[in-house]
Amino acid sequence: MERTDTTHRIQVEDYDLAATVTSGQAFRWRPSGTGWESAIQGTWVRIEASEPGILTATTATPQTDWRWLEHYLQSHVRLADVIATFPPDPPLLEAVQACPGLRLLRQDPWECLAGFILSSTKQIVQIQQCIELLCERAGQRLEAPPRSSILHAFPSADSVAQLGETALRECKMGFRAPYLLNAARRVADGSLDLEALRALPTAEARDRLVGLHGVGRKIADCVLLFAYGRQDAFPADVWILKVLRHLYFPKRAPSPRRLLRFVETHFGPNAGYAQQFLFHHARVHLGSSLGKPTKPKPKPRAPAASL
DNA sequence: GGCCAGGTGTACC
DNA sequence: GGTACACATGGC
Repeated sequence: MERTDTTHRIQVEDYDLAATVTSGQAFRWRPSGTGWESAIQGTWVRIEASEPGILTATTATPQTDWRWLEHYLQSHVRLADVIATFPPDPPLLEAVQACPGLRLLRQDPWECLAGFILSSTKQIVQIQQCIELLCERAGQRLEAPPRSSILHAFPSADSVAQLGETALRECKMGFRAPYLLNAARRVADGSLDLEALRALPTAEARDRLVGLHGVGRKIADCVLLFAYGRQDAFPADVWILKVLRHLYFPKRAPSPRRLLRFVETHFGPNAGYAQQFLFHHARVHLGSSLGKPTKPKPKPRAPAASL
């Protein structure tokens, strides 16, 4: 007979839960006492690094099988094996040493895709706010402790599609609202089968994702890495490009295209993990010393031809 | 108030 | 292959 329980202990090695859930790969983790809470596949969960080598998870409803959570956390991954595949270069090793236990999660593809569609030119806090509004509006109410800050599941593509553009704009999505709506419709009507992408080679899966309006290389790579576990995918945003230039090409400024080519050959089969270390290290430890990410500045517009 | 934010689409050259 | 700009919204 299966045992049911609302708490579960997961043995881990080199797992920094706080760094992992705040590293910009997932948007629905909130501090909860000395731990973190979120909703994963329609289940409210709270996790705490209760003692060394143990993550203790709590749910509001009894579970017989906790594999869904272990899969999400990727708690079985031996980080040392991943790091062993990295090239022996000083900047990367420094980032690795600065963020011990930083992990990649394995998220639901739809939630991940939707989240990153909303991420473009938004700060992480604003992405979080926008997603919470969407969840409150269209996500199913969860069974959760009363004062929990996560009370709704992430809405299905169907639910988002039924919401319509006006309601999505009310969730402060701005110009991203039609992008998300279109993606939701494509997933809901089956013309984009997110499950089928699992079987495709990375490049082909990427092409399918980029076929969506509002999804370019960067967002597609986020979904490939954070939801499909394609660890060779390397999401290259303005920060990472800045970091790469700073660390690897201080004397010249290769174009983003050339930098991507460098990434493909340099970092190896777990380039995505390397990206996560470089990104998190730069964001948390280097901060402003790196300067703002360089972005072409729009020229001042010509004054309107009128008095 | 102006600038900027884990980008992308479109219009140009 | 490259560059420039618009696209909403909120925080500083």
